Amino acid sequence: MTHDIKTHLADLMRSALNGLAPDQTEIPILLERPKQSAHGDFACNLAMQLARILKRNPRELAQQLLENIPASPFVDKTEIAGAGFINFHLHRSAKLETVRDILEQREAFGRSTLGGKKKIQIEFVSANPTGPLHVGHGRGAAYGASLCSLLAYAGWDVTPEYYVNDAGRQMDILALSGWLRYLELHGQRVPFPPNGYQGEYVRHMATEMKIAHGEKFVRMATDILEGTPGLPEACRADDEAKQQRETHLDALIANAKRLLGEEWNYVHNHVLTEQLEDSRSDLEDFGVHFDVWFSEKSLFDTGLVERCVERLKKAGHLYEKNGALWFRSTSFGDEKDRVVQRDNGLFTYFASDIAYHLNKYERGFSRIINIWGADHHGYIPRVKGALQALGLDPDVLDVALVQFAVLYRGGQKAAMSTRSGEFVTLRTLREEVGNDACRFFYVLRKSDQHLDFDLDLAKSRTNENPVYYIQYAHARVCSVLAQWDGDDEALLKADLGRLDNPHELAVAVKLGEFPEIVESAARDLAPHMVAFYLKDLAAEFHSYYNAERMLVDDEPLKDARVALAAAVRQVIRNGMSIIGVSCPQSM
RNA sequence: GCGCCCGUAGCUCAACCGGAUAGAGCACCGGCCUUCUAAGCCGGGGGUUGUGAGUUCGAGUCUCGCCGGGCGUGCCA
Repeated sequence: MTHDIKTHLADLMRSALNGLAPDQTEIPILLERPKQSAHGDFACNLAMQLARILKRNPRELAQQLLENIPASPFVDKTEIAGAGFINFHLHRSAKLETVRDILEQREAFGRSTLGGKKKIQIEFVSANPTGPLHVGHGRGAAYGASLCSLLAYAGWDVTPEYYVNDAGRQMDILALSGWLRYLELHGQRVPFPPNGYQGEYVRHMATEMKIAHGEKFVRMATDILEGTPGLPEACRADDEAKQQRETHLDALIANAKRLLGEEWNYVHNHVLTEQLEDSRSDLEDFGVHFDVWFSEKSLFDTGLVERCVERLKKAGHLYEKNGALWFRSTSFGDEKDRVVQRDNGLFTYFASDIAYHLNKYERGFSRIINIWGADHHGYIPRVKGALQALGLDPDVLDVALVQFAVLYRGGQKAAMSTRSGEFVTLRTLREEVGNDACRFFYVLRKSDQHLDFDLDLAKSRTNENPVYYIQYAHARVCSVLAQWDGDDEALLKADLGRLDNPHELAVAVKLGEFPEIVESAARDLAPHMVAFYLKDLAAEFHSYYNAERMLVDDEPLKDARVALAAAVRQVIRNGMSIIGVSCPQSM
């Protein structure tokens, strides 16, 4: 109702416009909620927009418009204010009608058809499966998952997807690292490469491998080191030393592949599945679910990468230089051209990424959203360029960048990584502050803003914690309803006309804003707007709760107040479900 | 050097296509539990929106310069 009131008011304005402007279809009619309640429930700046076009006095135009506005049962009063705003004051019943809508529509209140059931794919997290997820991935996960619920709420058909980087050198390095630790468990000691994966989790994988496969993969340390160039002094950090370490690592991998033969694939597979399972269960526990886990390797296996490069070549967008194959991305606004196939014949990550995006387009999504770490921002022009080169519409793809999250403890930056190479894991964070606070805090900022994650605040179970503030409002309603003697039927029958104090109207108005919030949040890909809205709603309710008693002796008034409280509870639930935070009945 | 993002109260952040007197929380000060959960409420102080110009009825929001911060700038993935 209150949501439709906006279009209703727009219609009123449009008919008022009749005859005043040459081509009225060109003029958008905007209605906004004024910041100050004295300015009414909705304000329209049409007169000022018109003044610009017609070169006339805005207040005069406003006067003319005002006289043309047809009467409406929902509008109490219209007036001209400021530079030429037309302010609408709604009738009390129009505001209160929202409460009944909420109680009738329940979970569906706030849902919209904005997305038109169109297929949208949201790809997020997509961390390399080379170690546990850390707190940076956590933000992408929370943001992505909230965005998925939000867009589903706003009427899209959402497919959440995780891109698995299971091809390439980093997987070989992980397999080698796991294998070397496994060998250590069997007394075959090879100096562990400094550029291998150092984390403790690698030892765990090695132990698992030992349990599952016994001594099957054991080889002699001397054979593994054969022909390797050896390592430079540990302290040396120059380019030459770095190069030497890489060469050493590659030699170890080559030896491992040669010595293990087919069994290398088992090792490789073992570490991959173990890491993926670790991430998957971590995310599921966090309430983050993916419909599709898309393998990068499959793009090579099916030959799509090759076909993709072939297609670009035929279209004349590739050229050879220094033995490598380059994509002329500068033609599409990129800073420099990019290599798709190296001089050693291997395709770059960029090549498989083009293929991946081609595949996304071929799956028929009308919209594609990539959620990337902000450090990947320079990557956007080349991907969009490649899509254009393939004859695809680059605007189908949106890239949302997520900035880093920095943990604070006791007012100090908490160390993000330790010397052993282990970042603070998402799992550790979840265990420390709990899933609810975690999900909420991660989306409490615009995604492209740096996030200071205050661990002490997130953990505080006493006051000042916004998660509990909202959950508390919900629990209070639950408590009132538990002590009330009516049922759902009675809620719907309540005489809402009995609600007439300012607190009650303020709560009702706030409830009516929810559908608008969902729509703007969906449009801006900004779930944080929902979080802020819920804080506002909770504040409005707490204020009301302290000012008025709900379970009063006056039966009809009691029922009306309880109905209002029940509507608050419903909207809190709907909003929290978007953020992925639970709503306990009691606290 | 070049490119992208950011700069709002002591701190962390909001501000819906450019709208009216820029808002919350924390911190600080003062009140409210015999009544539905005080994890709450009410009141108070706190600002030249980094800075200088420009665009216009109107700028935290758009344009340009400067200052400060973050990230990027691989034949890595």
